Amino acid sequence: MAEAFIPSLTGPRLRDHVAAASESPFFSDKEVVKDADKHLFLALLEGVPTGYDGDIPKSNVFTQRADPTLLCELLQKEVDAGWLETIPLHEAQARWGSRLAVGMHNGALAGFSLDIEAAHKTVRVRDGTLRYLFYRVCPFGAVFSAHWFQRVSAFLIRMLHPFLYVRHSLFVYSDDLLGITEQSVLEITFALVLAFCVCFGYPISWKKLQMGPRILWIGWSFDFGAGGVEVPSDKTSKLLAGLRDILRQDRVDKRELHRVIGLIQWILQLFPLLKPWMNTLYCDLHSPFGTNYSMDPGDFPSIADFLDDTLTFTSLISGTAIPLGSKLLSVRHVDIKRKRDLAQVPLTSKRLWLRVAASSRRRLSPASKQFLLYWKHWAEDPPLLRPLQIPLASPVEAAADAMASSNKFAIGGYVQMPSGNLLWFSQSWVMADLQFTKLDLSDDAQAYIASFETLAQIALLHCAIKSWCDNAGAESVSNKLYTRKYPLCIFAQRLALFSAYSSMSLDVSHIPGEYNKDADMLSRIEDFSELPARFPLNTRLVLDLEQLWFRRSAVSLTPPDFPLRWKIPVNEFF
DNA sequence: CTTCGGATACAACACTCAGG
DNA sequence: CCTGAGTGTTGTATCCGAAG
Repeated sequence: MAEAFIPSLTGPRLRDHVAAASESPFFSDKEVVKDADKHLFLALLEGVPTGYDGDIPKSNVFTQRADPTLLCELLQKEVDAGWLETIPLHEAQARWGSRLAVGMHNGALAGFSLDIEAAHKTVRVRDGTLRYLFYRVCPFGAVFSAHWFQRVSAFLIRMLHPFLYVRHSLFVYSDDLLGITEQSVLEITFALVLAFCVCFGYPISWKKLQMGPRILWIGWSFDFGAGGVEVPSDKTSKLLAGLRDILRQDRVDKRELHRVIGLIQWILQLFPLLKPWMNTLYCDLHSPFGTNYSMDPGDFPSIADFLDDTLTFTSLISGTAIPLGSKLLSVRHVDIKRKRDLAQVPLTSKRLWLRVAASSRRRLSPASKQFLLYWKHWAEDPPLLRPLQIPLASPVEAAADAMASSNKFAIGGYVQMPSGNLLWFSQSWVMADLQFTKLDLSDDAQAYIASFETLAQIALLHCAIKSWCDNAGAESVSNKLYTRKYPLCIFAQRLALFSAYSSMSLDVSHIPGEYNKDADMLSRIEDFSELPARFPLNTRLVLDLEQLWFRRSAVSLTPPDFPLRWKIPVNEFF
């Protein structure tokens, strides 16, 4: 049957059948599904084994793949014989233009999605294999349930691919199926999928069907028309509500803060480069603010009885207002880390003061507040579309470096495009120029050299935007941006923000000194007349510190004195 | 330094219980 | 009587802090 779905295979057979004007049916009774997972249907008919006795048969899906080394060898043979050649995509596009089939699609894309009703429970469990549970079907949660349902949906996908034949993509997450096709064949494709599901007895949750350019799938809003994915509005408003609660007062409930952090963490899956911003929130979450409580010195020796090993008050002490569940931080300015530290507290006849951490309330730092305020703006703005296209590694050659001495710092670097275009920058400032950031830095520039290197990378992105926009590299850089070291974390945040909004990322790697010579030279040079010919003055990008910092796109007016009737919008936070 | 546990968020669904 | 909130199960992700 699966074979019969593939027009290329059945084509000749069907033609012969028609030509012979045969009276016998085209499909014979013996024609069954030919699929790698040959145990699947037998297991489904009998009831699936749960795996408690290691009795789950292999699906054979992953074992029949071609040997990758052999494949490479075969390919190499063809290349060596001159039958094949490797051409970069941009070169191929230049050579063949619109006749190139790779990466082309003719019309707008759209998607469809369906949901399988009580998905796991569609799989029957073999009798007698469950000793303690008496489910007759796979319940949600059991490991084998997920296994069997994945296997069933994988079968569906495998069968649908040859069946649909016309260009499409299919994705399945648990029981949610997502398909993408060109808009012109959307309805017919979806209808075929639904018919197929009915034939194979996949119960469909009819009320949850979706079709069109926008699909809500596994918590994200996909827009295939625009080629992007965004956070759905219900999550945005949920975030907004949470933020309003938190930003209303100085002190916030730990649970509430944690909830918002979790939600932001979820959203950040789309913008992983913004993750460095989370550090101040986590700092606040884990630093409970202390309150001082006084205590009669006579009660102090028995205080250990009221505490558990984590120094949390488990019972109320009469004569004090220490709330249950709060944690002891210090007594008489002696830090208490464990119970035996209590012996270090000097005993006098005076009333003593205990610093106690409120267990459930937190104070938001100014940095956290600013970050949350940013999210408020983010949630109020129209949703930010994240491109679905796989980022291309670009052949851009770029390097940046920084220099610092006494109260001066400088950055330099260049971006060399594949087209040969070159942009470079070389700019120096003094520490006082950074005053607008309100970072409260000392005048010793050398102390912040790592920060200036990050600034140089920001400039690099700025440079690249000026000349050419593209996605580059992986998200690996996001991990390197995790730092709590001040003020490096602030610079890293700036870089992250820049990167997230431009959909452009740097695969930052440390370049050995000799390759970095140019960048190093550009960061140190003072007299531009000594520049090598490689860096002509007319390709220099003049940078403005505030513009770099605030990610402001420089708006230029032509003619320069043109009277604007409105103010150029400026994001006051970032 | 690594591993684990305990938190949060999200995905799914069914059940219980309180309140209008 | 219906609705919404909360509970439980699995998986993914994140973080911190404790233990080895």
